[in-house]
Amino acid sequence: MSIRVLVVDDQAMVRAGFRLLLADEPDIEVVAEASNGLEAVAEAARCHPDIVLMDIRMPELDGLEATRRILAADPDSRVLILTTFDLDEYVYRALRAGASGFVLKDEPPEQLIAAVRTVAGGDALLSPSITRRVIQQFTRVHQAPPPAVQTLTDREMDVFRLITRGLSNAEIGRELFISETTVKTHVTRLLQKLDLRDRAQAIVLAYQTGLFES
Amino acid sequence: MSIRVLVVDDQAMVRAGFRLLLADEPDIEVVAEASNGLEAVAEAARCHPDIVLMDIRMPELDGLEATRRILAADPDSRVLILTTFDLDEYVYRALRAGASGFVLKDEPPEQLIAAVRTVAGGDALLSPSITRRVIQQFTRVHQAPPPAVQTLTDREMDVFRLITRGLSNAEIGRELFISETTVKTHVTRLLQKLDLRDRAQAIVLAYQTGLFES
DNA sequence: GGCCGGCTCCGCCGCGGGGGAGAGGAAACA
DNA sequence: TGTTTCCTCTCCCCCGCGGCGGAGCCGGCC
Repeated sequence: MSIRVLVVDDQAMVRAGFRLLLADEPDIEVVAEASNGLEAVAEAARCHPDIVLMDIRMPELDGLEATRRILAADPDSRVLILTTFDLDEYVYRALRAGASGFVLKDEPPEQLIAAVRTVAGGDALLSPSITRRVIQQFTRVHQAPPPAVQTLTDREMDVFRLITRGLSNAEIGRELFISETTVKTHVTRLLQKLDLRDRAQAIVLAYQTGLFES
Repeated sequence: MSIRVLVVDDQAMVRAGFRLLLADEPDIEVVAEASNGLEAVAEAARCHPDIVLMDIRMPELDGLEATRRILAADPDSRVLILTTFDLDEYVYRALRAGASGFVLKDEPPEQLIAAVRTVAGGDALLSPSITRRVIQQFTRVHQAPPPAVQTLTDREMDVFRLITRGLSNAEIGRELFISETTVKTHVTRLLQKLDLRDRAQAIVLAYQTGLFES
């Protein structure tokens, strides 16, 4: 069973290039092409490809919105963004749109082919230069974890977690089946342990250090 | 000028395997080995390798702490984590420690060699299966941006930004050279525009959508 | 000219949040 | 046995915060 691919790009030359590039691979088959986002959505609905190779900058409908629509109609599809530009904003929006990967067109051909197989296998993949910046972004936000957090008791951690959801003390009490005054006690103690002034700073700390994200 | 590599692993067989694997590559040279974190730090200080291939689970000092110390002493080094386990917790801690990549040992050999070259070139790289989860993590946190944010005025955005730093109204006033009552006006208006109850929820929203991160 | 939106400031009020002190019970530990 | 730690709950006080109405100023627009 070969990997069925839909190639989406507004330049016919680029589409022909991919066809040629993928033609030598016995396990990969280009089943359709599209020259803009609207065509891409229609073709995807018609032939249900395993992988969509998607450009971003296109007339009619850009690749990001097309990605959203294709995945909304068929969540099992995988979209691999393949573009010339490695702007951060594109990357983040593409990942939010549900893309499984983001590869630059100037990667060597064997990398592109490997990317198709990787994504078809259910994994994801970013170009190395993009990976670097995503990691930078990640580490800039997720700084050193505050040591004092380790001193919090289980219950204080429960309360802390709900604080970072934006809940009030009363709501936290209902959530944990304890009285509001007890919640306030836990809040007070965790604030002084972490040397924070109020719950707002606690929320900031939690997100800055990525406390409850993994 | 070849890429000078330090191989760190507590199993001699694994080190020998990497030596053998990299021996065929003319542009890569294994200049030293270490069998635990302490040795790794010492060897890195002695021979200043371009790349450190680092295992995580090791006696004496684990690979994460060793990574921190090596990079603290020599920020130009690149550390490529090479491990058998793909636990999320390891990945995040490794990236925080400053690693430039995270590759699983069961990747095909040519991928490992390519990873060394990629990292030596200044880019970063994660195994596809790990990339998939990092992206999941990323998109789970960075959801759709709230449309109502666009309706905020410049001044309200200023106040919003400082709220997400954990500042009180009085502090925001001093920061922006306006009175606290004016700050309160802006806060009230932005809360009702975003349909939020209090500043805590505003902070949560900002971080969930990555408003002030890029 | 009049109108409107944005920014600035004021007062008042009520509530929730944070600081402080205290106390009882349960479990773990010496 | 007593001690410690944690969780639970109470009461008091105060202040920061958010909701309300009101107002003046400015710049742009019709």
